[in-house]
Amino acid sequence: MKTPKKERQRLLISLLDEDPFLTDEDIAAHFSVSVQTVRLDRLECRIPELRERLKSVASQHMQKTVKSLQAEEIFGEIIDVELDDKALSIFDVTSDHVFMRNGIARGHHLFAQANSLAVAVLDDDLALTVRSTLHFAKPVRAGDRVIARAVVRQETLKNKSTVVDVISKVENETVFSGEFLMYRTTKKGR
Amino acid sequence: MKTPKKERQRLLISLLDEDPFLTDEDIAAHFSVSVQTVRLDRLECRIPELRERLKSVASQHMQKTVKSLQAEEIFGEIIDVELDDKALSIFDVTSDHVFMRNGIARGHHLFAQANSLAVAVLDDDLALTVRSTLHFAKPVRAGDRVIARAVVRQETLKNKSTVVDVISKVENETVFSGEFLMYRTTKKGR
DNA sequence: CTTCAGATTAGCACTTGGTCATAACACTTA
DNA sequence: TAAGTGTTATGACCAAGTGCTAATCTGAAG
Repeated sequence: MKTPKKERQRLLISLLDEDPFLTDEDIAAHFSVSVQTVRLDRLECRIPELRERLKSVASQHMQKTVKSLQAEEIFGEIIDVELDDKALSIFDVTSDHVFMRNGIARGHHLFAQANSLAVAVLDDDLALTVRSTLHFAKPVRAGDRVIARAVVRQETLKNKSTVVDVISKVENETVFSGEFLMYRTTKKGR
Repeated sequence: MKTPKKERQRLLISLLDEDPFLTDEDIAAHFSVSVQTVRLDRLECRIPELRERLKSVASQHMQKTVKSLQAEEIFGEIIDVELDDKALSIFDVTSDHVFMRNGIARGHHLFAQANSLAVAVLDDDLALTVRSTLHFAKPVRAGDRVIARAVVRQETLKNKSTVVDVISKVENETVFSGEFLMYRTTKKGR
């Protein structure tokens, strides 16, 4: 008896966690026990067979793929746009967006929300950020809902540039503001 | 004959793309043909059987999971840091980072790389971006390797602020530059 | 109309990676 | 010695296939 049963089952769990692709035969070889023993172990630990394991891993993947296509978690969800005038977006901060050490949201998420919004409000084939100035006024934390408002400055500039001002608030308190100088190809038409 | 063979095979591909969990029997029912016909179609289109499909979906998932844990694709990889002095990071731009419409990288990725680097070079328990000014000098495209250099300005400021300058280049040409005013709690020691 | 090719369907043996039940050991412990 | 736990073996069966051969259907061309 190499490893006692209890220990072996503990190892079994972490083994399959790392590599769910192993057949019972593989596992049996790994622990130098019979295939039947592995089956019994799986039964006790309620670990499903190879195919079922792969099924669940695959379905997780499917769910994740759909989620990342929406990409809301990165940019914030744009909820209202009046082209060349103003726009609004919501971004829910989760633990994925914050520094572990202090629980404060990483700046680039706020920037991403604001910048995406500035691009969206212009809706040009080629709207690019040329220059911008940012103020991170107040730390944002997981659980906060950040509402960003973009306003297009109506002054006409030489060359093809436009300025978009974005202000982001949490519970009506400004946490971030930015001025985005955007380059565009098309004149503002409508 | 409901749908001609060619058409059916086209549909088969997109059907399994949406839902790889269908057995031949399911598919046969969906197209009202025999199971054998489905097998022949799969053979011609080189579509593997259910179990193999799930295997590959699952392994994709595994790869993605590992990848996202590294998170290099978001921040760029920090390759050299001299604390409170300077730091360097590399960020490989892929098709995931660009606008579909024009193939140009979204600004917030460049910002994220620079901002993360500015935080890393200070390595403070609480280093936060307070203010920053950015210049997007030249569009960046998929395939470009962006190298960002952060330099800490050695002037001492009142209160606990420090300025970090970041310049990002692609093939030795500046594509982005930013000035980051960072707030910190600890004095620069050493 | 016949004939012929391509598409479809069917049947059977075999494969993988299992489940389930049942039985036979081995080893310790009361 | 008997009981109990852990391990191994055996055989029947299942799902979802592959591979191969053979039969049938169908539409168009000669």
